Amino acid sequence: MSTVEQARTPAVEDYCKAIFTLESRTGEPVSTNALAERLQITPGSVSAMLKKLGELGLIAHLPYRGVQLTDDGRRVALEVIRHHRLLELFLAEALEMPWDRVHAEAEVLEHVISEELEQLIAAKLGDPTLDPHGDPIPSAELELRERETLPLDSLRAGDRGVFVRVSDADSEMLRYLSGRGIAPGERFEVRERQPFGGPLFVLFGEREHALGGQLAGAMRVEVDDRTPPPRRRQADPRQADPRQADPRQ
Amino acid sequence: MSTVEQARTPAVEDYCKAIFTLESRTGEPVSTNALAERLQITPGSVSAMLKKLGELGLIAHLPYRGVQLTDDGRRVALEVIRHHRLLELFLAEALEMPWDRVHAEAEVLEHVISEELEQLIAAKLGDPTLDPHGDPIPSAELELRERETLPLDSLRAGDRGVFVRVSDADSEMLRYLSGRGIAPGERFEVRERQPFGGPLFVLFGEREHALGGQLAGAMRVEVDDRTPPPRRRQADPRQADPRQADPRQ
DNA sequence: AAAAAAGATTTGGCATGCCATAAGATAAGT
DNA sequence: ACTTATCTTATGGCATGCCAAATCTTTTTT
Repeated sequence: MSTVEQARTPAVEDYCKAIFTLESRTGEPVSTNALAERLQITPGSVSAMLKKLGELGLIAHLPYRGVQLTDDGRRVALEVIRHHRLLELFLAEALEMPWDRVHAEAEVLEHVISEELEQLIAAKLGDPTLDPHGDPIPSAELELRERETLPLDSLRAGDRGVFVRVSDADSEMLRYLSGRGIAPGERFEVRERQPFGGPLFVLFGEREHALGGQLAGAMRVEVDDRTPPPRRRQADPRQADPRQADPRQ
Repeated sequence: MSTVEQARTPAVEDYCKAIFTLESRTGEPVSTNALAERLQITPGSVSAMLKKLGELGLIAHLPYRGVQLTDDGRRVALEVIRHHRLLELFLAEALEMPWDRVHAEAEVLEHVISEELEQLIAAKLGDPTLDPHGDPIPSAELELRERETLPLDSLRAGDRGVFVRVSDADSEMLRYLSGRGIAPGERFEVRERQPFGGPLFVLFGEREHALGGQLAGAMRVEVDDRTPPPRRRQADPRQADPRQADPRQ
């Protein structure tokens, strides 16, 4: 509804997507600076663009206070995210494009594929619900199944899963993690856990990392089904922390 | 070579492609107006753009006399055409997108796929040489093998041959043809030809079709050697219309 | 708490790409 | 030469970005 359809430029879609992501990370309105940082453009440019998005009815903007998506804006974001994740999966599955490159390609394609192509891809893949990084794909009706994530430091030796995100958008941590080749979307296995709040030794790919302190608390992970592993062990009691998951692009 | 790489915007690519097509239709330099007509923009805008393309070294422009592609310009055109035709084939084969819609989708995608994706698609398809409309796909080294084709409406009763391709730009025609099961690559025989520019009656497989008007002009065919057919009959005098085949995007 | 400093945000001026329209320039045919 | 068709130039608009200056908000200092 509304007259938003005509102004769906790639830039507009990128803003909506970025706002959606940042918003659902914190639950708070998104600041101009945070957006600028994420989109890698200057705050001044963001400010100008926000004014336009406001006029288009995609966001509610309280000057100096941050922005929130309207329903229309959220719809735009989810459509683009659906495109993105379907494309990632398609490129990986149908064309065997290496994992680490599907993102960049999808980043461009997401803005230009037609509705029809989206549907053909979804059908080809059997209406999948997860992209190759394990992120959920919004349904055709734009419903997004949130993932239940746990802090890494709540796990124990033997647990496996997917590293989903770092909870508070702490760019220090993100830099630190990516500096050692750990990125959201990657699978891991907890090898060992030191007692008394010590670090966990976690296997990511080939390498084992010692992760502890705030870092291990901030890293959100999705754990594989806690069915008793081969070497028999107690089924775990129900886990706490039903906090919101954060969907990523 | 040269510093053209950075300015490869979609518009620039579209101009090169259009100039290439028009140039190889006539062999003559391409006029501003012809370009404007084809690209559906005003001559004034074309004129401005040509100046820029000239500065980029993609065309040689004699004001008031038309433009011709440089080697660099031709390379740009062929790369885009390769993208376009690979995409058309891929969409049709891998995703079963209907014939008449692959063109519009490829028209956008051709400008944004990476070199890597191009290669993956080509590999997936087994380095094909023809797109679903029967148009030749430039090789990775950008060599384009032209076929000598004639418009269907230049034939006469008794002629046989292969329906090679039809312009992919007119989805009306494509829908019509695929609706009656006529596709590039199929053999045919002209049964009868009505005088005064009337339709031709052409046998495709079991069925005879009446084809005339613009349709018969847009359908390009490769005619069997004009040796006297089995039931003896005069060998035909040399055919007129040595017109160039027209490669389209 | 008032003042000052620091940080975040917005504004204004400017650039680029690409298109449009309108007006002037050129070429070609008679 | 005069008309017509074609082409170019001039100017303007929209989208999107940049930078620098102005302004608002928050934090720190006194």
